[in-house]
Amino acid sequence: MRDPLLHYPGYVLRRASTAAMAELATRIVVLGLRTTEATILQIVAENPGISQSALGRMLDIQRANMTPIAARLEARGLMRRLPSDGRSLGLELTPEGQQLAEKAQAVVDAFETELTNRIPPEHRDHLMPALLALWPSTDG
Amino acid sequence: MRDPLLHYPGYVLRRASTAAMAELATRIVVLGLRTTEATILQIVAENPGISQSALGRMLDIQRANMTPIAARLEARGLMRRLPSDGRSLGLELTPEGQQLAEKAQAVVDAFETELTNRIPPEHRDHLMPALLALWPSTDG
DNA sequence: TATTGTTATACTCTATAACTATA
DNA sequence: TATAGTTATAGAGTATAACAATA
Repeated sequence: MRDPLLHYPGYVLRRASTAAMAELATRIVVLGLRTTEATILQIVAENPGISQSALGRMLDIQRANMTPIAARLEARGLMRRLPSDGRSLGLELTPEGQQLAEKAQAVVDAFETELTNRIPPEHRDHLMPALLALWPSTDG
Repeated sequence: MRDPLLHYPGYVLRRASTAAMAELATRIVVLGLRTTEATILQIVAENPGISQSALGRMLDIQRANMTPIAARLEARGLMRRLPSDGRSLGLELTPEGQQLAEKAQAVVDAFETELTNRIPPEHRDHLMPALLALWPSTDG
């Protein structure tokens, strides 16, 4: 059975990404969160007051798709959406959101450390700069 | 605006993967193909007679989701599904499928070369082994 | 005029269960 | 018993268009 795609970096990139995300998802779902939600909690924790659209821009999630996600986190009592600008909503975590964000942070940290350790030492430090070169939107 | 995720290899892996796949998709759609379809054409070209489920196993696509994809390629006259085993369907490309597979191959080759060239030379050769270490299903 | 948030909608991808027929 | 293919279905994720309110 020949796999002609095994030598394509783009293909292997996708497979590695899918596998990693699936694994993280199973670890984060025990906290009642999806990976995207965990990501949002982390970013809002670090950037209290950030607007929904600014958050969406960071994560490449469009305004229209951001709305139900943010509304769900608010409905669960994890996040508040406070009118800041008149048209903008500033996001901040509730105490419960802060607590959950910290738990998610611990899970993600552990996972990322494991991921890194799976890479043979001689290649380890090269992964991040290589990936960043393939991710165009790293101007911010 | 602080992005606390920028130092997570898993996160950057996902962003790089998404960006690369989106770019490839725009190049391959002009052939009337999705990336997965192009992938299938390439694999069937290299492995004529491969069964639907074996193909699905290679690509991590479940049997149930493989059915409509293969049926669509057959309906477009790109692929044939021949009963081989009694319960299995052996896949092979039609001449038109072969032709399109070659065009797709050229697009993918060019894209993958460009991808590789975007990586700074000192990191370039490390990407593939690092990614393979993160992709568990590389036993075949 | 441009931006923010919202609603509605559609399409893709993925996951599961249940069924048949074959090995 | 296990495998191959199918059907139906549901859940995510993503994309676009249109609208009201505000800058």
